[in-house]
Amino acid sequence: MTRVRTRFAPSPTGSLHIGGIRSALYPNALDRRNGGDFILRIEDTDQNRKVEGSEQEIQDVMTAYGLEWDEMYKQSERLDIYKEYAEKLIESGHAYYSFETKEELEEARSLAEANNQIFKFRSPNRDMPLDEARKRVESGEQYVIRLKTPESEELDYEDAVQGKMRFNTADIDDTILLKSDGYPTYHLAVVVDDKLMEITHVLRGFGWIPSTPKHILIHRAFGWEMPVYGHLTDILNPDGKGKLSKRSGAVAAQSFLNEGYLPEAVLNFLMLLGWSSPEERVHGETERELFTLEDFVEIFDLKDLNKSNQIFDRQKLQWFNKQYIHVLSDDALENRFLNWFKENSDDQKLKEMIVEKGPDYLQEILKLSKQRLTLLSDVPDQIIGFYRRPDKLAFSEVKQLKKIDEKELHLVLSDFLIYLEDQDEDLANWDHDQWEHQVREIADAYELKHGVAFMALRTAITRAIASPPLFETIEILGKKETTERIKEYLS
RNA sequence: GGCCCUAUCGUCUAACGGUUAGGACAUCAGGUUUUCAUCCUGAAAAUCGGGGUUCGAUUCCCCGUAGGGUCACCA
Repeated sequence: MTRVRTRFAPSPTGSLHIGGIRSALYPNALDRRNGGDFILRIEDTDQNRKVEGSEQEIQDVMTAYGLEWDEMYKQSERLDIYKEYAEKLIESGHAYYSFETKEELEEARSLAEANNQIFKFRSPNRDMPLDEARKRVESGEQYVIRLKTPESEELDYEDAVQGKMRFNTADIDDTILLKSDGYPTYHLAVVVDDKLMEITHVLRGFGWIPSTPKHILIHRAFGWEMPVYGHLTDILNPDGKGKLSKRSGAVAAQSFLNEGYLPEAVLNFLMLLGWSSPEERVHGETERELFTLEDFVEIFDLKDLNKSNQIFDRQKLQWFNKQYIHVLSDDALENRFLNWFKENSDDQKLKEMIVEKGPDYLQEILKLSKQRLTLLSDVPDQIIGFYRRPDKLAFSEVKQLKKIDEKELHLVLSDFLIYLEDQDEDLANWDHDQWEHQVREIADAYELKHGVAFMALRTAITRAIASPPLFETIEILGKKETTERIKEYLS
């Protein structure tokens, strides 16, 4: 059996789109499942659209998401190859030199449009004797090489995702294979490369379906066997209008990382967009939705891919992220946050304070905050109160305390202070049950609801409406800081 | 407009032609909890429309409709 070889072939025309990660994920999983190879091919045959640094970013982002490749190629370094293969097609009569200018083409196109006709280009040079064409080429005339497309012929193939596909060559131009700048078009380059790189499965975007008949024709012209083609669905904007685009928020694969998403969460979300696990097929059972890349590689199969487009739902993505943050170990969470923070925050002060207080202190706080996190970027807000004393929060701003006489709240605070001052400096003998009991007693003494007493303490100590559990917070803050915070309310 | 593809809760999806059409996210309502969050329980929510085929269509076929893709010397 031939070795499975798949590829991901992005163009370095800007940041890698989040959809690109999904387009890379499927072939990557397919090859890993079958012990094959995954090829990264940079399709940079368009000199005009090339964006500096994009090629590197693609590699960095893929690495960050854990999608690794076995081989890498750049089409711009293979120009001679494409030219050679284009010439072969000239030799064999499957292609021809064509001399019309872009302007002439443009004119013909708009004329056809004006007459409400379909524009399907067949060059007048199509049947020019080869000698004559060669002479013009040698004389330095600008030319392109075009494929001789059959006048009208049914073409079909079995798409690994979409199923049976049928086309008619009458709808297809005489496709340009080699541009006048000597660069190949996508169509030539992709077929030649897939052949030379021995790609067995071509998984690519939905948008390529209409040009697949061209690729069939080119394969046939060379006398080559076709690889398996599978066209992946598109990811749509939340309103279902159009492919996912900037208008619904950042869509660069990198920006999700910057926003504090975990790569494995994004991957998990992405893999389920258009793919469902066979485990789901058991009617009535709770479906599994959490898959690591490794799990996915184990069970991925082309036949489980969906045929209709998906809408990008950030809420579900967030849910995945939350799941993955929750199961991170304390060490892992700390590392993830620190790495994220280093790259994505300019809060110099907090950075310094974190260093000053040391890793153990941070980890204690993170342990308390973990279940309140959705994104890594939620961390600073969660932890800041442990590093810097927040401004006082008025009791009147707290819903539960609004109707309570402030004097009574002060009594609660001062009573609590008495207990607190009884404690050792390091709060080593802290006993939550005991303290909880005491707070309740204080509340009873003033005929307050227990919740009110807790809330008064929370407000004075954390100065936040929502916070981690009170006693754990006090433990981390320490006796001194806690005492001072309470006293600020009593003065 | 030509060509191609698609169509199950708001969203992602499951269902050998026979199920009370299942699950997840989101929503809503309860419960646990010192706040928030977590967690638990429950509710509401779908087969685009019309024709066939069949004893029986979410499922197969046709026609509409809607959505998407594509029609470059861009990929």
